[in-house]
Amino acid sequence: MPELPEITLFRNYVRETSLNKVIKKIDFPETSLLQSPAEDFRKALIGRKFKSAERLGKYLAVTTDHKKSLIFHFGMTGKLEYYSNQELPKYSKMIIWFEDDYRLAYICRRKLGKIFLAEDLPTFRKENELGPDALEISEKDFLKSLEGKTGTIKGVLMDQHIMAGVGNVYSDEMLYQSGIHPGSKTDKISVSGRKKLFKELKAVLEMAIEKEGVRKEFPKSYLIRHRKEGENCPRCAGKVKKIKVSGRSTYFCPSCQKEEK
DNA sequence: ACGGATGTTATTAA
DNA sequence: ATTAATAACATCCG
Repeated sequence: MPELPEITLFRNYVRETSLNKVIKKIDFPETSLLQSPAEDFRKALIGRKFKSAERLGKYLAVTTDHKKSLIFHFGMTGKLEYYSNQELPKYSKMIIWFEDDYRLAYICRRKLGKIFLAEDLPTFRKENELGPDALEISEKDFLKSLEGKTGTIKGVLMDQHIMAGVGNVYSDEMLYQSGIHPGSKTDKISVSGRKKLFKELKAVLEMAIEKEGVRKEFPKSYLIRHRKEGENCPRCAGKVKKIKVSGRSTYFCPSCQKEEK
């Protein structure tokens, strides 16, 4: 599920459930996603409390009162669950036990996620070569990041080094809302098109966060609700088409979104 | 039964 | 240096 809006919800979830409680134990039902030895996680976290949760692109950083951060990446199927009493959630990879016996589980069905231990966030951001966050980037920096790019606009939007947070589904949506064909070569898009795209980048992400990622509650004029080959375009008489762009399944409306070559 | 799925990364190639 | 295409990771769903 997770692109920037969903990670934002995970961040809020951690803030609501898991801050300021002493961590007493950590289980690792599976260690293959760990980017540091399990013992290092235990040493850094047990006996401490989480003080803050921040999102960096599609990563979620949870920082302790001793300044080290636990950082999750969710891959395609990762999620968090805070609970007590129930059984171990299926596909749990890491269970953090708090002093009151509530637990925070990191769950990842397809093992495409990663769990990091970081000294501090600026270093982590640098090591992972993350671009500016999609919700933070200014129009000026956004326009600058498109300069000199000859690849497809969709590929640029999804490149985490250029800008962090946007993935396959939401890039399609912001291009649809902007009337730009996803396969358009970036350098061929007009200045007004780029400015429109900047506005829709923010609008789409903010709307998705506001609706808490529940797609049925997204506006009917959104492509996300018609993300299927042959569906009716919600804005014109056209039909939604599926193609491949930058290696990913891409949905768009050929009559609303013309390619700029 | 097979293809595809919200992500990243390595490899290879142009 | 860019860009793109492909495969790989693992598992479920339609």
